[in-house]
Amino acid sequence: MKTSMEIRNQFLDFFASKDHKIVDSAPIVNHGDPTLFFCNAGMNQFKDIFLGTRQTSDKRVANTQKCLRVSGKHNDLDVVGRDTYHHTFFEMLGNWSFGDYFKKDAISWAWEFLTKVLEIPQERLWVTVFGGDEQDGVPADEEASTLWHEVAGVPKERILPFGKGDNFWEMGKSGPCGPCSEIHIDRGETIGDLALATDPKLGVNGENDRFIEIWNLVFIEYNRNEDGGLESLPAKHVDTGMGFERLVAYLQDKKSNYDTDLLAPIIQETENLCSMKYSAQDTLLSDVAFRVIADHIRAITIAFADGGLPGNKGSGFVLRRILRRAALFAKEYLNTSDAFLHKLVPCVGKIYADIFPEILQQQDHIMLVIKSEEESFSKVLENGTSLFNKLLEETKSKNLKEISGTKAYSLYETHGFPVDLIELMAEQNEVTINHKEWKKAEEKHRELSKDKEFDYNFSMTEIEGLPATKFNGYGKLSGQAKLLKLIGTDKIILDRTTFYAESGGQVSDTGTITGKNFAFQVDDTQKHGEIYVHYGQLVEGNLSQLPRWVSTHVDKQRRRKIMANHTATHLLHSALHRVLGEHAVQRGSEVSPERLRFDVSHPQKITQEQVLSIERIVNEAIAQNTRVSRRICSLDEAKSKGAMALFGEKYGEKVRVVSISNYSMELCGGTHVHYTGNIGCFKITSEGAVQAGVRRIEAVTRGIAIENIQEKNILLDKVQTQLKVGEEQVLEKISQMQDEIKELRKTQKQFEQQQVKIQRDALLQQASDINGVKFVFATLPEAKVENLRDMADLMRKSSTPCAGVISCEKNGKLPLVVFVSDHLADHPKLHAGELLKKVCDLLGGGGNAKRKDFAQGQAIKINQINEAQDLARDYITAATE
RNA sequence: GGGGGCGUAGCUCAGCGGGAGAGCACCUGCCUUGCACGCAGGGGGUCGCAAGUUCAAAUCUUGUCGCCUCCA
Repeated sequence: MKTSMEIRNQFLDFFASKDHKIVDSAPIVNHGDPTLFFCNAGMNQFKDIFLGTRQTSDKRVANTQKCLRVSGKHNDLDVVGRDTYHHTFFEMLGNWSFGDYFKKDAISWAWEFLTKVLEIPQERLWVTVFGGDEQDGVPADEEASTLWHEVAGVPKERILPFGKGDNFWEMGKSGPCGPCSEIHIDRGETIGDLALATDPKLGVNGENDRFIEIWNLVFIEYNRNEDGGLESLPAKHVDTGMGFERLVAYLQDKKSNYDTDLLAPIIQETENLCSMKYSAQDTLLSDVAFRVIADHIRAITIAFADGGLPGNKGSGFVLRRILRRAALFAKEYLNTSDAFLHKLVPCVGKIYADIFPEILQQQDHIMLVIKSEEESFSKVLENGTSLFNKLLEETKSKNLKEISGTKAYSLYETHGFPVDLIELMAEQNEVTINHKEWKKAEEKHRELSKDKEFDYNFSMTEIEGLPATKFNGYGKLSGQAKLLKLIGTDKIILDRTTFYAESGGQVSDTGTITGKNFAFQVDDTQKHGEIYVHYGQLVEGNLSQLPRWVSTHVDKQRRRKIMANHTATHLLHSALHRVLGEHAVQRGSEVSPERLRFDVSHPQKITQEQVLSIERIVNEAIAQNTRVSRRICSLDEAKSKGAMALFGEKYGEKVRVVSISNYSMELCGGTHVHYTGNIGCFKITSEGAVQAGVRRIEAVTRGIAIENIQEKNILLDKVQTQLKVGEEQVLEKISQMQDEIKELRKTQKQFEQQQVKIQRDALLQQASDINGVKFVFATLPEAKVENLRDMADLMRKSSTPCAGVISCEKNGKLPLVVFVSDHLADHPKLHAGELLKKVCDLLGGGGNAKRKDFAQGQAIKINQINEAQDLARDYITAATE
């Protein structure tokens, strides 16, 4: 039996023999593209070429592409694992022609590969072609039909026409498109519905297990205009995609993709870990769980290897959901201990050791990330369970059989408690959930969290056909350029530019573009394909009389700061490597004029000593004033010399290598200083965690670093002056003072409590007697509100029946406490709260009137204190008569 | 990008306008020789931060920072 590795190599070797360049898979996580979280098709990395915004010298290319799909026409996370062929992660084998060969070669090679190289019997294969669409005015793809028959030798009855839905490919509403031809495999009578055998035409493109599409050949020959019309493209392209998992399943004679050597080892490892057996049944829930886990662990392992991280937004959220779905299936249906998914990572790494070595290289990091995510999920479950139980109790105490859908939904929405689990637990406790309410709450949430229309205000068609912009800003900061297009008054495109467009973590340049009677303020520069778009505002100029030539002026001060920070980032990267170890690689970075930010994979907090040695190493490199050199070479050459490349980054064939003597060598397209001395000074300002296993360092350079140090010094100086001690005694002095304060507070409190006791006795002695009740009315000028309460408590517990008002003075106000002693607790008319209310009505302010024995408030009109005393006396007199 | 929730003792959390608390952990003493021992006593808090409302804010409002979570 052929291994998957052999099959993959056969594909790549075959197309290499047809003069194709074999390229690497693009990273599966799409960094910096908000519209597409993951690579979801083989053509993603070539999109710019099809759109005409990027030129390439490689006209024929082939590869295997890592893809991830969690939603879409045929993909739904919920169905993965329920059958034998849906996946989140899959590999797509593809061969491309960019304006080179077209239908004839594509068809004949596809056929040759399947029937000659892989030796698939012809009678197993069916072919589909585009049958035309009258409404659209697109003719049937007769050319393809003829070629399949004449060049490949496929019998005519095996070439089936289909409509637009199945056999016409479009990227979006407008842009390049064209008919496609698919090759389907008949896996044989034993699979699927017997009825299909009588008429295979029903099977092809029908929903069934027996006939599966394995290869889609797209012939891009039209361009769809904004108005929906089609026009023929001058350069026609071929874009093919073959689902690797399906192909392997067929060739290894497996009914299910999960039985191939791509996934079976993961299932076996899972069996070992949970001591249960996989029996390859469709509906058995434990078998579903095995498949879910095998699929999902593969997806997240590969995504994390490419720099993805679980999180609560964007692609991170999707990855988290995949991970949690696997964790939940494991928990519910398999006999697993907590946090076990991460133990499968080495198994995935081994399967892909040859083709995607980045997994094994980062195994520890990936395991750590998954493990800590598993742990936090189990916390969510624990929390959710107790909240659910509360809700259940609440429901049952009201004698209800139905849980509020709104509340159940909030359990999911606010606390992330899985929907399936809520249903399950409800069932176990013999209650139902009000689904109507749930749906309503769900709808409301969706409505509330709706995105405000994101205003791109920009259409790709506006830059279509424009030549690639030449960037000449490495050496100089201003230069001449031809003005190609002004879009509106806020976007401008030139034939060359000194403005750096945001990429590789470095922010874009700002500045001005000027010409004859023309001035444009540049606030941002972005690359679309290979075209640089300068965003900003037209300051001066006549739209009908634009200059042909303009000059670009990058904000020099700003750019110099950026350059210093970027070079410092490289030095930091290498210092981290040396101080923390080999595993400490870049997970992200941001270089702006003000500071630099650097995320690095490292499992623990970076200690202060480590921070200091990192700073020392970088500053030494700065002091050496080493030359920073850059040169262009091939990717292979750069790699062989040991240049640091980033995981999850796609590089072209020609790369730019930035090296700093023996300190650092990195692939980088950013702008750098010429000598490290230009960085001046390097200072780390903060260190913290972004995610499990990833630390974030922020640092500053040049003047800002000096200022940072100076400010700290000034602060220490001030502290010293304030404390009146030498620098080295500051800490000791502070802790000494803290002890002293603590001690003083303690004795103060003791003293106060003593005073309260003494004063109580005095007050009770002085108190007048009203109908056998000692009436106390006193102001204790030095007391705190707290002491008043203590006093009231003491009074209440004293042996003689007493009642009254005690106050003190605070900020010109009069805090009051009213008490009625415990002896009088049953007295029907004596109510502390009522008395307080009366006093406060008189003196302004307010207070609580709830308690009978104790009330607390505050009054404003201090000078009417005597009237208050009379009022209180009258109240008690009246109450005790 | 938007919605919801949570920040209180070393840890887990209760309180949700008027006395800052419980359990676990810690310290001291006693009782016992133990399997989460028991009893008594004790230490430990800027109630995330800031502003506002109020006579009075841990508690209400707003802002802010951090964490969790859902939607896109």
